[in-house]
Amino acid sequence: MSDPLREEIRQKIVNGDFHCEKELTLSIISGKWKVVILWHLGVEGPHRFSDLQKLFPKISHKILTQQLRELMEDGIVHREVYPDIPPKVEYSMTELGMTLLPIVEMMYEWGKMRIERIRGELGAGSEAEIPRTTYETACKET
Amino acid sequence: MSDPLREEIRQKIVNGDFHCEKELTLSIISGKWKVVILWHLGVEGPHRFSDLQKLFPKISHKILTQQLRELMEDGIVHREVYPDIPPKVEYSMTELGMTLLPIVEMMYEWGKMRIERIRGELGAGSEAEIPRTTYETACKET
DNA sequence: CCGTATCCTTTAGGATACTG
DNA sequence: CAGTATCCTAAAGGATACGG
Repeated sequence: MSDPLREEIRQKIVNGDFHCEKELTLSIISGKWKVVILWHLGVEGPHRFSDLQKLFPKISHKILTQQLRELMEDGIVHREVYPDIPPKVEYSMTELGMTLLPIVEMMYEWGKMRIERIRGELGAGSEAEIPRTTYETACKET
Repeated sequence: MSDPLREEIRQKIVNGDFHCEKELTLSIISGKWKVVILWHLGVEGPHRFSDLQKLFPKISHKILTQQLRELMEDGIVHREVYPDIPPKVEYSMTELGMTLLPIVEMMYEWGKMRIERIRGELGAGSEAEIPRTTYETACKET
């Protein structure tokens, strides 16, 4: 059971010596794929394990399982197993998880604004056309 | 010049193949001390290097410098050098940095709510008194 | 007082192969 | 289809010492 960061913060909380609550939030959403997983589960609804794999072609099997398990331990994501053959497992946001969604969405809005500004500066003189795609259609995370 | 994560994302942006803007935001604020630094600079105003050191007794000299430099590279923090003897350097939020503050504050509010709930559950049966302190007075980050 | 350079430790992330 | 176990790589975080 790794992820000592999350464990350290959990200890601080039970000991009552934790005063900096932002770190708790950060410890839950940091992880290379977590915010992106949360976005898909929160905005689009439940996903099967294999659906998530298709969304993130470059994530390894093990890492996806791991990030999901950590989100479950933090009470953010729910795992539902259906007694099917072949197996079917669905992941969804918990109520607590949904309370986190506004933060994820603000992060998206901020990032979008920032990228537009950066691209604006880059193309300022040359007026070079920078290929754009919309998030909704293109977000097969590289 | 380390921090390959930030570098990788910067490359994606200039190449136009970056569709998942949340990751940009995350790449800027992830770093063990960054949100906490941003909170202090944003809410309390400019701080000298040594002030920040006092706020975080457990951060090493080098790491503080490093996190500040990365925040500067991302345009979030401004560094002002005064020609004093001994040297005086002050760090403050840029305008862009201030646009990030609402996210930091939401992270704080969410973390606070979550900790209260966790503590409520812990003390539910025994009604044990868990020592509490207010953030404002106690945030000498361990 | 502030910053850099060097070296070291831990941990997050990933490739691959195997199981129900 | 979904998950575990083993092993490996890279990168973030840190201790320490030195320099302006």
